[in-house]
Amino acid sequence: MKVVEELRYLVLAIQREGNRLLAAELRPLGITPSQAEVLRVLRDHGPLTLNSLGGLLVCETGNSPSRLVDRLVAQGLVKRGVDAVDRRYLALSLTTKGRALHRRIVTAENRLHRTMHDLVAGQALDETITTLRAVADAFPAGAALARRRDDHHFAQER
Amino acid sequence: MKVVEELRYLVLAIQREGNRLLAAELRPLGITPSQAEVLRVLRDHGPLTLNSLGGLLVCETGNSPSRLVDRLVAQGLVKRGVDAVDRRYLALSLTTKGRALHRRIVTAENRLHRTMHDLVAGQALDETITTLRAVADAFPAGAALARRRDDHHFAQER
DNA sequence: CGAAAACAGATGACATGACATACGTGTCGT
DNA sequence: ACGACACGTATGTCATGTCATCTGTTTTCG
Repeated sequence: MKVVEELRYLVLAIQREGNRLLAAELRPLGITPSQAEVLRVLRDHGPLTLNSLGGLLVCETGNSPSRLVDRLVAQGLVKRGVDAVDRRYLALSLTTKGRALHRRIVTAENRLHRTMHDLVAGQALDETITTLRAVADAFPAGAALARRRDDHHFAQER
Repeated sequence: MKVVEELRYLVLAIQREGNRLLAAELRPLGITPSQAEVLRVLRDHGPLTLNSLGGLLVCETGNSPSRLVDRLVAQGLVKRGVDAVDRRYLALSLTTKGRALHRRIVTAENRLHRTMHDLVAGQALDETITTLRAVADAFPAGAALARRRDDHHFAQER
């Protein structure tokens, strides 16, 4: 098997299983991993339009995450305002309930991160990150990640 | 950002974008990346039951890939036979049309692999693979990959 | 001004994935 | 033999993801 092909399948396998683990952690909170990412981004990056939210999400690369946001609004976790000046733009922000849930999300994610930490113990983690960054940075989703990495609020976060 | 958290998002971003690229390569062939994986596995591992097919797939970890196979049968790419002895078991295999399409799939995947190869040029690829294997091997989907890696037919493949 | 173009968001359609449950078939214990 | 159980597969449901297309709003420009 060619090396890059194994890389492709390894990434697929890890993403799939990681998502399953995270989904299990988040299930008691009533949200999915994608929804958790939206709450994360909205908390860290103030009010956002739908497009700029999409530009900061790793999930949902292509389109505007209309329906993803729909469910969060339906659950009362996100407030969907309309820009007064230009009515095309939304102003998305967390509700009080959304901010409260965010704290529980961080706890759930930390449990996953501890598991991952154990699995990569003793591995060349820095080299791995560097390699994956080189690949990811070539794509929009990787650029979204880079934006979040560089951002003041995000860097501040523990 | 914690290192394992960045690892998680990098894996997500690369999986997402890689899948989009592969989907674009496969679109002219009328199949999806998941369907291509089924054809791959069926070609390399003779006739399979639905369960053992599922055990070799990295996509579709949880359940039996009934519906995934359904569409391939509907397209005339896969033959769904029933075991004569125990009628619970399926005997899934490629049709002639399926084998012909497989060759075009390999070509399409190779285009993606060349792109990936360029992106990881100069990176510590071996260490990256080792790290990711350590993570993947802890899960069923990673075990599926290990099974395919060890398998005679798969190892034979160029 | 007023029509065309540009832009943000919403929606329709399709294929996954994941979980739970239902169905059909074979096996086992008594 | 036959009823309970186990097992393989199929199906219902929900939430993504992706692409294409539609709608409403604002800007641009003749």
